[in-house]
Amino acid sequence: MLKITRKVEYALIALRHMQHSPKGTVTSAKVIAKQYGITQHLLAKILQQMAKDNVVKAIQGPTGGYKISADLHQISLKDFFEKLEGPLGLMDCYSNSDCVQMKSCNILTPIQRINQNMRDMFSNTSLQEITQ
Amino acid sequence: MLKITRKVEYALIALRHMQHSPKGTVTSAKVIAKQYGITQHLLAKILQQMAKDNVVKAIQGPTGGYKISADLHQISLKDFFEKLEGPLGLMDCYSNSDCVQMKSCNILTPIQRINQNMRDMFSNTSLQEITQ
DNA sequence: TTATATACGATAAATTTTGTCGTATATATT
DNA sequence: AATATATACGACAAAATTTATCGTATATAA
Repeated sequence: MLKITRKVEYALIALRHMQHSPKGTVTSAKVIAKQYGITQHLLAKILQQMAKDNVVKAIQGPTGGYKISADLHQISLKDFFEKLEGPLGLMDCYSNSDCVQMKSCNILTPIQRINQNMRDMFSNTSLQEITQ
Repeated sequence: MLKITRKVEYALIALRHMQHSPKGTVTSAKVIAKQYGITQHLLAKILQQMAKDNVVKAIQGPTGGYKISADLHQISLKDFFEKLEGPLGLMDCYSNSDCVQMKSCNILTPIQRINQNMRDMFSNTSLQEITQ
């Protein structure tokens, strides 16, 4: 339980691959997909999302591909996860308050304390620490 | 993302409810389910599982129900989560090594470091801290 | 004996995740 | 200019997981 999704997993794999590629070069989704056994089309979409999020830059056309455009030291794992998958929290009610059991729920407060610990942990870890 | 399941959520709600009930009393699944808007049958199953795990004790028959039988100080959130939902980890490969991408995976080591941090956090939190 | 509780397996519904398809657009190369 | 190869992006389908339901059996207090 408490697993990251493949989407996040693929994103991290791609970033790490690019970070270990010669500086200034560009890597296509196809190359990364093939090397790690990932569906090309799916990986492409994830890279496109990261491009929108300004984590990578996309270069179109043949010889095109992606390269890292952000300083990965400056992006926390928490922010990165949330860009890709939305709010990070043990329960929805941390970010979304439309739970009908909201007022009867007896674990809201204690869970939010643990929640904050978890968020802090991912806030204090940079993307760089994964991809370096 | 990184949410606990409703199963775990219901389990925690039930435990907290029982912990705040008069000492020595027994609470039925029905009462808890009604109070918190949880499906009765589903909650019963979860309580049954906790009974197998020796977290609660079940008393059958009318006037029956459940009561906490373990010392919640002695059970870590990690252990509790794993009893209910299986291995706790950001990626499966922490506990299950049948991933075909195992040898090509480039984020295995860094992820496992973060993973260990997360497991440590839940290991260092007792169930009591949620239910008190 | 009856009513009410747990016990537990099978199965269905709902939701989320993961993967596929098709088409459009950009651009290096020939 | 034509072509090949890359990204862009929405719609859709398949798969997996989570959540809920149903049915029946058993225990036991009243």
